[in-house]
Amino acid sequence: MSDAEQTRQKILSVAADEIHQHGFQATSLSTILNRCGISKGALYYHFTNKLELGYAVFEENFVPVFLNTWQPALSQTDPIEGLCDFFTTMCESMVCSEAVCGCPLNNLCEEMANVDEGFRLKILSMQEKLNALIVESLTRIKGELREGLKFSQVAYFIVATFHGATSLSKSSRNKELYQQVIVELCIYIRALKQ
Amino acid sequence: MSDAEQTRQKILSVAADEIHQHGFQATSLSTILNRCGISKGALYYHFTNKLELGYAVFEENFVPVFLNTWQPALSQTDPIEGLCDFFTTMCESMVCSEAVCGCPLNNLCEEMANVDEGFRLKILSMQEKLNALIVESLTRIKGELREGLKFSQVAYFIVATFHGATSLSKSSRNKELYQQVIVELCIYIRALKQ
DNA sequence: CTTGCAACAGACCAAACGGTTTGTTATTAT
DNA sequence: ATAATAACAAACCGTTTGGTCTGTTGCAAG
Repeated sequence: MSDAEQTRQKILSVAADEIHQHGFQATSLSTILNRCGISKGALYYHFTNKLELGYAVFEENFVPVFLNTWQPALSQTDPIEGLCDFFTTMCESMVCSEAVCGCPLNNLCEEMANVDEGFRLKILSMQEKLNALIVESLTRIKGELREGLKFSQVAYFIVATFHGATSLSKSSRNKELYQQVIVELCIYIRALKQ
Repeated sequence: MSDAEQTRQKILSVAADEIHQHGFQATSLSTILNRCGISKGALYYHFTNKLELGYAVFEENFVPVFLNTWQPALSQTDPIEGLCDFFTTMCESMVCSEAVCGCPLNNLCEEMANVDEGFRLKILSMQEKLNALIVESLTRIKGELREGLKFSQVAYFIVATFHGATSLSKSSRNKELYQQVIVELCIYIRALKQ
């Protein structure tokens, strides 16, 4: 990897962390520069402005991480148990500082969907992609599931609940409420069967 | 109501709207002043600083509105149907611009819980109060409900899902996804019975 | 040896921010 | 009538923001 590309990746990674922790608008370019140990000239060589940097972080960091996080769970032979394991494991492995920061995608959705159309469309696209993944995995085992289920509706329900769960840990500053919601969510998901 | 109190209420109401629409940090005092048609001196006569204004908006606007919104639904003879009606009615009566702004409490939770401890505690207190209300109403009809239910867990699950539902309408800019999640949530809530 | 460009460094800028201070008017109590 | 104070208006301050601009370094080609 060239020096330039290395600098670019460093910026992206630090910016991703700052945006995850403090949101996009509250993220200061100066902070990014300080943490990277570079100058403002370097940043503006690689990105035209703050917004484009934000888009790049979304596309090149958040999206791949997001997919790599959900994909394996949904690819299991039994996606129902895959999802439950996924939620539970995530809850257990999560340290408190991570829990408090929430999901990067949901954070951006809350903050930027009403502020910038570009962000909104990227977020929506990602949410629809996730929904499609869940629908696909449910369809794959539809023989084992209850009849009359609307898969897309169920998928959005699961995602919405997961989102709400992460939000609860922000105000309580621990994983307890998050875990409770997840336990209840797993009960709901497992009840989709037969 | 005295002139001063009128001014104070006007500030609170406009600030509440601005915070609801753009979040606390992105809310500019100048915008509030312009919309109120007053000067910065007037604002600083009534509130010591921006943060205290934010707290006042929370305590004197968001909390009462929040309680007045949820309370009636939970006080119904049948809180299960009360909740379902509440969610459905809210969805139907909501115009798109409101849907896109989300719930003021949840918005503040997402934005400020990690930023200011004062906000965090107020938000947490409100969430716990809502949870207690739901638990209370469920306990009231526990004879009609399934056995083995953990009421607090169920309550947090409901609130979390509701929150996630509102978030979905932010990225999609319509009520469709919100409505889907609500429909599924009502199915879940009604399944708590017998 | 030098020309040229990529890859930065860092000074600088206008605007907006939250906040303070000072000055003015309206109301009320004495 | 006078004094006091509530209720504002508006100028002002220091800081921070995203963003620009000019300058400098290192390397690679000719």
